[in-house]
Amino acid sequence: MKWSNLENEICPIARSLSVMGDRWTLLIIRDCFLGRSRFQQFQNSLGLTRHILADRLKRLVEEDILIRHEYTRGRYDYRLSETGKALEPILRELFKWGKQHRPLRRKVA
Amino acid sequence: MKWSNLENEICPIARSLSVMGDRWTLLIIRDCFLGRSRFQQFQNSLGLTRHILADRLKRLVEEDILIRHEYTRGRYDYRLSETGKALEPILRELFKWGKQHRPLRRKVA
DNA sequence: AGCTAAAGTTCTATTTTGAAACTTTTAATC
DNA sequence: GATTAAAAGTTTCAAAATAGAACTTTAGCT
Repeated sequence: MKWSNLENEICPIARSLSVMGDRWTLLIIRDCFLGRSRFQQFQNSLGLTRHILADRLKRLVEEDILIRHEYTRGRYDYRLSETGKALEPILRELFKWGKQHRPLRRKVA
Repeated sequence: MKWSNLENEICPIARSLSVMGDRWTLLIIRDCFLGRSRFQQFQNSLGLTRHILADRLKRLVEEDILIRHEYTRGRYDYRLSETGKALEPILRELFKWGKQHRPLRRKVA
């Protein structure tokens, strides 16, 4: 099965993951919650390629999770919609689990 | 940047996603919560290729999220560890969001 | 001994992702 | 007013991940 067309699965978890079950989408959304909104900011923060970033932003707008907004003539940034803001509890639980079960091990010397 | 080595990020969300930020892992874990534990069960349920399934199960065992368990001589199945069970709230929130914001639209004739 | 079922492996083709250079538009500077 | 810089993308090509299907191995059943 292709990962696509999970969007029509009966299970709501599968439908959620059809939107954000890839390697970057949730990190982009996290950045939005941290106040980032511009292409460059995402790129600097995440270090993913412009190629993929552009693709993910487009999808997120199509999915009505981000809203493309002209912050100055001809330049656009991306802001969370209400649907996007509703993702906060998911990020909160990912945060909790990571903090508790994947503690950051500092490099020793 | 490669998606790998997210595991050493300062942000706990990134560290969580370094484990489960791919296309199938969370669905496999969902299946575990639904009582599935065997290779065939996952494969039938999810329809992903055996190749990838084997790889993901191996990783989940290495990550101590699943435990490989010999259910009969020479046959192994996979069960949630405590760390794995701690993922439940994440799935719960994914469920809620999907149910509310990605309603299942039935095909009209 | 031969058959079936289950858990994987291996192989090749296709799709997705990564890296880096290029384009376009707007504003700022000389 | 031409020149430069900054930001948001595109394009191109190489590398890596995923899909699909056939193959292997082990154990139990007849």
